Amino acid sequence: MHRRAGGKIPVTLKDVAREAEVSNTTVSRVLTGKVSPVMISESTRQRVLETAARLGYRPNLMARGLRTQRSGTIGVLVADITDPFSAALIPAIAAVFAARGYQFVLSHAMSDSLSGREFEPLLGSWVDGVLVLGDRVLGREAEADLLKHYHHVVGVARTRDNTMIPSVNVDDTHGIRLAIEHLLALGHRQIAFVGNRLSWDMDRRLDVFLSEMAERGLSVPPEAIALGPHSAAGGYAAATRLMDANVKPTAFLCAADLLAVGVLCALQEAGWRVPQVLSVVGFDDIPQAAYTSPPLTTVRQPVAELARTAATLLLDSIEGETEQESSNELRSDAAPLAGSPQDVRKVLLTPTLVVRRSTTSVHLCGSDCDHNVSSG
Amino acid sequence: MHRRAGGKIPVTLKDVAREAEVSNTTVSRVLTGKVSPVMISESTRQRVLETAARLGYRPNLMARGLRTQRSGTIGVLVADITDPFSAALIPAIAAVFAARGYQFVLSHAMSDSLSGREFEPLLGSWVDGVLVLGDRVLGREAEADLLKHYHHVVGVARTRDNTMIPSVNVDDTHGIRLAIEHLLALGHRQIAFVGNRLSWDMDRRLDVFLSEMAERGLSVPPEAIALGPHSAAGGYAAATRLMDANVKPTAFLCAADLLAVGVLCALQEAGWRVPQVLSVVGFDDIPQAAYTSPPLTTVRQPVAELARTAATLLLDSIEGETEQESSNELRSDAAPLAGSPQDVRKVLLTPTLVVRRSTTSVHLCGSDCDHNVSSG
DNA sequence: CTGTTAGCGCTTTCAA
DNA sequence: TTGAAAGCGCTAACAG
Repeated sequence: MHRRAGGKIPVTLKDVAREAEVSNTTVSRVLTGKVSPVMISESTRQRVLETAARLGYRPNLMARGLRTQRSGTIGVLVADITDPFSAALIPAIAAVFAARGYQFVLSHAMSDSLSGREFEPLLGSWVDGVLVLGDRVLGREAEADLLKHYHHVVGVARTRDNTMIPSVNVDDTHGIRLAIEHLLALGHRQIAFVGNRLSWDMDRRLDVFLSEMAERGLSVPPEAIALGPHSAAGGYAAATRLMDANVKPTAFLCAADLLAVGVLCALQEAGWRVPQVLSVVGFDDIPQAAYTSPPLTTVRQPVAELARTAATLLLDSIEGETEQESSNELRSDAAPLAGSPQDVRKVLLTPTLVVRRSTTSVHLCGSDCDHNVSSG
Repeated sequence: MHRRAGGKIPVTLKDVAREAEVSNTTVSRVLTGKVSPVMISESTRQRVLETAARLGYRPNLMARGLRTQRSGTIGVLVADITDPFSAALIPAIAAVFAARGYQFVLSHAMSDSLSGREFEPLLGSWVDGVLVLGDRVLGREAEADLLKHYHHVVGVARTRDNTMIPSVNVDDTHGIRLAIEHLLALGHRQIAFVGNRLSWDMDRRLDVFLSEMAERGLSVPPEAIALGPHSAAGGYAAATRLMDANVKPTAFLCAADLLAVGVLCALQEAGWRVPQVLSVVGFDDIPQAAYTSPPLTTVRQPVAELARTAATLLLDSIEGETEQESSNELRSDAAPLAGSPQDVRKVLLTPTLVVRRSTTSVHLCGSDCDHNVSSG
């Protein structure tokens, strides 16, 4: 008698069949619920169901997968689960997957310099599709590599626009615009930018910021821009640099809340009070953003909707293939991999501005406004 | 010709065999690297290896798993990946798993009221073992249920001492003691406690706090204790209650950094400056703890070591079974499931105190110390 | 409506 | 040192 590695007594489909006095086929048919072509008498159906439950039968997913050529498992690629925004996407994604009978395996990598190879072990040939979370994962070549292996790949929070992966994102342009207009309405004109330094790509939000500012006739000197790694430490360092620089912004616009957390910390340590001396705006609206000191005004990404949309897109794509052998639902062109980035399907969701306490009117800043005296 | 659900052209072992002009058996033997019983000529070995590489062969894990009765996959149960402390464990866990050739599937559940059933879909009969992260997951019955299905289960950050699951934890008693002694050394005598309200269990750290305080002859009135859900919001609410209460603590001890984040926010909104008016100590040392305003003094859990130890324990347990059919390495008694909680193996790691800016000597607090005038 | 049969891709006795 | 063959547990033609 066999003993499964991780379990105890394995009850197989055959056991159920014997006990219920029907064939394996019947049991299989009842349990998979595929009654389309053939019908099953209500009596046997009940008997099978009852027996399976009584025996505590759990289908062996590996056997099923081997047979059906699908695992019911999705690979989720994430650069760093420790990033609150990435983490925030998981529950909603998991919910969609669970509702549709899928599981997921999480492929995690701490390094920012990911070659596709680093994901190999996880993508060991048996996931039905891949969901890629965030920008800081998969460079161009790695991306191409991934697409070579898997038909069904969808990205979320994947801002880069030269990606070949169909993806669902927040509308960065609109988000940055919301932030800028909020600041402008409060009288701010000198706005500094704290952004992410990505490995393969510039920070898209920075581009948007620059062009939106230019469009409004506001110039942004290079010294008013500080880039750093995506972390509170990165934000802290960037803010420190900005405070030392020869610019006197009245507001900081951060490309991510995580950066803003570091910025806030650096500012308060230096004695620059927020928002009295300086206004700070974030981007993402991670859970902690509501509990910084002061609570952060930020551009909210519709996290749950983002996650749901992406997961649904991916699953639809996977299941679509079943019906018509090899549809290319996610690509507008027929030839696989032949399209240029513009041909790749993109979904854009709309962000909103949530105003908390880290921003205020620039006029509130009185005579003690020339805070550069207090800076080193 | 078959077309895999998620992939493109599947290269099978048979393909490699044909191409290399050897039998499947040989290919399998070379690739699995099990050369113990039989030797393989260096020439064929090289040929096989080369062909496999050239063809881009990737073993089908489902087929292999079906045959070997092990999936090489671990189930990781987590109450809420959104919790920074839980998230912080993942990378180290993932590293150990990857290094030993395992993957993991993450089972996520948002609800605090978890029956074991909620994990069923994930644990669909094929994981080699289960790693349980945190306290807020799996009640007693669910735990028993899990142990009924899996031999190999290990918990991390699972403080409850009535658990039947072998687990590796930080030494809470020592941690709380560190915090108390730090506060005491700074002259604090009135210490309030902000804790987690768990579903199945009291907050163990509260118990420790109470007994440690009593041991030092310090009484803690019930009004100086506030419990809430494990979130910044929970901490915020708890602090608000504490500020309104008829007690005048000079320090808050928080059972978790996440709570402390909310506490800090509530305090600063109410104008109670930290640490001038009130000192605050956290527990966990989540990444953000270094970037709160002010940076948080906290009890650091050795996250990486915790994760590594637990993952290693689990994997050793799984692989131990292979050698001697059914060892009960993790239990001190022979009869499966028969032991009482005391029999279950527990590993305790030592926490350290990291002093940042949220605590200060109580004597620094001058005449404006009677902050209760400013409280509603 | 139900059963028989074949086989997914791999590992593993057993025999050569 | 290598190969032939059986079979893990399940599903999907194809018969009946």
